[in-house]
Amino acid sequence: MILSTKGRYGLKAAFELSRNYGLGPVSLKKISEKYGISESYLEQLFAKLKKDGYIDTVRGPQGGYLLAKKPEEITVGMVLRTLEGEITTSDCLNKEVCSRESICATRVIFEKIEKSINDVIDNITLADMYEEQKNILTEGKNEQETLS
Amino acid sequence: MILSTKGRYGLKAAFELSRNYGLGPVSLKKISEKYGISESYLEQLFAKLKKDGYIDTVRGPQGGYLLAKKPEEITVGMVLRTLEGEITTSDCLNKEVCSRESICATRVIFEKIEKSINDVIDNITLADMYEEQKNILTEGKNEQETLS
DNA sequence: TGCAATCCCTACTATTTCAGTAGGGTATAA
DNA sequence: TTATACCCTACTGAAATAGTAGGGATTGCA
Repeated sequence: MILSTKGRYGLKAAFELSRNYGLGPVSLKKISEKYGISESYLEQLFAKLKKDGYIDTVRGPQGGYLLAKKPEEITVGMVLRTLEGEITTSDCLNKEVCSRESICATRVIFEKIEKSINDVIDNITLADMYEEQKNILTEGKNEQETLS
Repeated sequence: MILSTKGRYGLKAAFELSRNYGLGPVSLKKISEKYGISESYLEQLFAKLKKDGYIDTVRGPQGGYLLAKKPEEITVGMVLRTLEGEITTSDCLNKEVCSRESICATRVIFEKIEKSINDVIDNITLADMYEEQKNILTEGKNEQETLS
């Protein structure tokens, strides 16, 4: 498992906010109930996303969390990096041996893996996710559920 | 860091064996000294690779480990899966909610990430790594080191 | 024949991360 | 003024990580 619940829960929750973009704040309680995620745990994830400027908050009754940017300005990569840290495959085992990096075959592999992940997560925004979800729904005609 | 030392050390060591393919066994001691990896720890990694049929062993003096298959028949993915387990991004949070998988936007993202990683690691063999290393060496003309 | 090199196997351990829980505090709409 | 919501810090059990320790079994070679 290369992603922990931090990234998995966090992305789900961020997507939930993006689906409510422009409609006012969404409370933690709603999101945590909807997905069965611990409220307090999710709170800690949102605190990080707020610190990095991706979400804003409104306190008091009818308050909650909302995106601080447009869904098309927030990538999956931004969310995952905030919550999981930089996506890397390898620190060098040994700095001295690794000064020979130009001939390090394993390093090349690790860089390819990193690049392939980053290519995916940096090129999908929350808005893209929403579009894709709509497409899936349109195609799956006997899927009775509405966007939920 | 999406790979632990298991996969990182193990791939390095497997590559070392592939570089000695056809030249007899290589001892743990040599490999662990060369890369500064704990002998006993590496031993445990090799035990897994042996169990999965990727390497063979020769006991006694001048013994050691050697590839059980041709370098072109062992992919990076085989080695990494043996040592790290299946590369996945997400078990479903909640099986009930996840029965709605067809409209789960985050799931689509996670599948894309998984696929991009697997595309890389399943399409590079140990033989490919060796070829690539030779190319790098040929290009870097003022690189004085030999393949080491 | 014996010894040293080598792999084989199991158990133990310190540290860190994960996935939360607990329990208070502060702002604010109604 | 009160209930609703976010804010913040500290704590915790369980698991994984990255090894260490210490024997045992083979076997090539002198």
